[in-house]
Amino acid sequence: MTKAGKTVLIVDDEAPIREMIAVALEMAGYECIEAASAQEAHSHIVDHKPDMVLLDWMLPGTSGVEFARRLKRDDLTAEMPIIMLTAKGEEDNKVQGLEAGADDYITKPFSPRELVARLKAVLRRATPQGIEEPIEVSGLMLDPVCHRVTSNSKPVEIGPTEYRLLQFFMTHQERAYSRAQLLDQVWGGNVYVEERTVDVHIRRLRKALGEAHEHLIQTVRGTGYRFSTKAS
Amino acid sequence: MTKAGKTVLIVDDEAPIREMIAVALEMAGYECIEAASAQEAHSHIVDHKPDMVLLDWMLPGTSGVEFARRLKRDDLTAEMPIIMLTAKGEEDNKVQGLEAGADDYITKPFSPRELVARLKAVLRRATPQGIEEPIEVSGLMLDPVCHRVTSNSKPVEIGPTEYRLLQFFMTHQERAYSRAQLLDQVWGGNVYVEERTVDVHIRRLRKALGEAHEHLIQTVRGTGYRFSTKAS
DNA sequence: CATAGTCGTCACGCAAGTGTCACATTCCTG
DNA sequence: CAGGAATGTGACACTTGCGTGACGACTATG
Repeated sequence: MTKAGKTVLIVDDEAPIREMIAVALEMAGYECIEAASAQEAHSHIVDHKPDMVLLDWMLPGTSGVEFARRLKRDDLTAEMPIIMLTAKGEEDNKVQGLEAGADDYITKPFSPRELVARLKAVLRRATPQGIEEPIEVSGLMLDPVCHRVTSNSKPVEIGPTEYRLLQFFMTHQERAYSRAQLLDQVWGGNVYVEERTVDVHIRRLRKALGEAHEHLIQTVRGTGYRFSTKAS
Repeated sequence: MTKAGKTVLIVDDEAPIREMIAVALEMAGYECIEAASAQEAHSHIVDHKPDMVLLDWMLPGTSGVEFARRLKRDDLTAEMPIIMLTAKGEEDNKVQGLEAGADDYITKPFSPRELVARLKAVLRRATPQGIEEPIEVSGLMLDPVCHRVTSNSKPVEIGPTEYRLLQFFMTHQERAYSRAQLLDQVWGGNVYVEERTVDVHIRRLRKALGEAHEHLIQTVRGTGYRFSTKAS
């Protein structure tokens, strides 16, 4: 896999909770750094440049909200996504937290699955650079900004799922993916659908691309599919 | 089925529930072992080395959580994925269970479909496919990531079995293998096929490789075959 | 409430892949 | 140089995997 696991900074004053979260995230393939306070968190941010921050609402000294505000004010860290952790029953804090600049919030207790899912979602949303640029392959163009696909300058009508599928393929060319991997990457891990469903969407995508480009999506028999410009 | 099914250990004190789960999993192609208690589970783990554990929250004697903790503490079993089964409405258990090291949770009642799907997901994550580098031998290249074979940069069309055969040969060069060994390594152990079948696939592989590279697969008369760059 | 669009699932059929056989060919041995 | 054993080779029936159209559930939209 080309993407080295993203780094997540966990800020919480309770060590067991930090540990618990760290274990869950590491199992999902993330790197974890832990911090018990805002000060500690800040120095870690400078040192390790994490890709995002998991921030507990309650912190000794500087509170989580305040810390989030500070991060968002600083240009260096303004782009860094933040997920806030709040205890149950402090629902009202949601508004305050989001106002402070948090990208999402999770109320304890939460399942590891939920945590990882939302973390993934936030990270996906918060990686604008690179994905913004249109991708073009032999006359087939996908423009993420306009959310539009054109085949030889003619618009291609596809549903959201086919769009994500195509985007994934175009950003991961030449490599063969199993149906399970595609479900993970395109459908998003925590959703449960039949593997053969992938086939149907491949079919729809090929149909939409038309004769001009359907050959770019190749069947790897017994394995899965592949997006490639080279002939199979 | 050619693919060796993973083995799942089901730990639950209620026999009907175990049975139900086992049926669902076996239909999905998994091997099942059942245990009614932590003790029984432990001996099964030692004996059968299952690929993962389905663990009921409530167990007589040693509870499920406790058992999970024990498994995670032992180096031998720390890597083994655990899915916890919890009764409905005990959401708080999630946190406790995660602390114990469970990889996922399923709350009863659940559909077989969901069970299988999540099980698959957990197993997938727990089996990180190593970084596979392309192998190249005098113009013949096999790229496991792209699942593609090229002979002097020209694509080679081969079926799944020939692909596995070639991959095995290229990762085990210069050594002679008997037909029985090849059946074990490439076909996967417990399948019964005629030894002469290997000959046929060797033939198909040679044909696919073409004159440029068919000589790499050498016949060792009275023994089997060998993949070698040196002339025989 | 009606309509259109999308999604996941299923059932059917075709085509690729697989294992086995029969026969041809090669190789070794006496 | 015969004869048998081991391997090469083409053909065949059977199995498996994938393409494909259809359908019901769901959602958003007017």
